[in-house]
Amino acid sequence: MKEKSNDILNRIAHVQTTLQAINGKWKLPILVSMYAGKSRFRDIQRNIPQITTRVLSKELKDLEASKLIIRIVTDGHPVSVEYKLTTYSYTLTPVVDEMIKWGKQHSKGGL
Amino acid sequence: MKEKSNDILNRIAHVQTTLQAINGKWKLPILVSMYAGKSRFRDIQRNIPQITTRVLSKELKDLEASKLIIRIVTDGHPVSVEYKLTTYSYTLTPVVDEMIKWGKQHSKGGL
DNA sequence: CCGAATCCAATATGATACTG
DNA sequence: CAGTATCATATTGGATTCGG
Repeated sequence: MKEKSNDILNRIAHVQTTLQAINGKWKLPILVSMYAGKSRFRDIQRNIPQITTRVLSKELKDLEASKLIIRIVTDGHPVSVEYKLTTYSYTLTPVVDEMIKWGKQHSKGGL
Repeated sequence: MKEKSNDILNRIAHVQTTLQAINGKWKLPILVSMYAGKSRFRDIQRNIPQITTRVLSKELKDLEASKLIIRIVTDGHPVSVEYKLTTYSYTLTPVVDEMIKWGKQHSKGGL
């Protein structure tokens, strides 16, 4: 019946909402790095060596704009910058966990 | 300890594996449409009006290459083409379901 | 160390038209 | 209906350099 068809459209709209929040190749890897406690620019880059400073910089700004992280600057001599996860960002962990699980089972090595 | 650090790197690698399989804005919406039984080119396009034929065509080829769908041509007068989900594609449903759930809760309307 | 700035290449996406 | 062809734009990625 008609409900069915609307259901499909809603489900599609919902994935698209999620996709917009985590779009691109880097946001989730960055979040995973941060979930694990690594929240300095340099730390993240060490965890994701393929990313360049230019892209990392941009992605961090995007994540800040999406309210998923907050940028905290602490004055001092080399001026320390730290990125903190928001509570909002933790609502994504079920999604991220499922993706890690899937990736683990379907990478070349299996598990 | 050292295990911790390796754990992070593994988790990052696993999300990246998953991201590669579903990269772009369209693969998941297409799969969602197909999970619901809509498997003709035209049906998918009706469910996702924003996608153009050019992009849909390319994405379907990608999905075929990733073994997530199969293209089936049945001869006849207007020659019917149908895309079928592979059993492999169903391993993604936990990921997709979490994404639908998240999108539902965080779209403008809430739920 | 933490980025910003610049320049340029590669991909992704989009609009439109057209064919078997 | 199921695409392909062409062209244009947008987004992303990479390399390198520079400054606080």
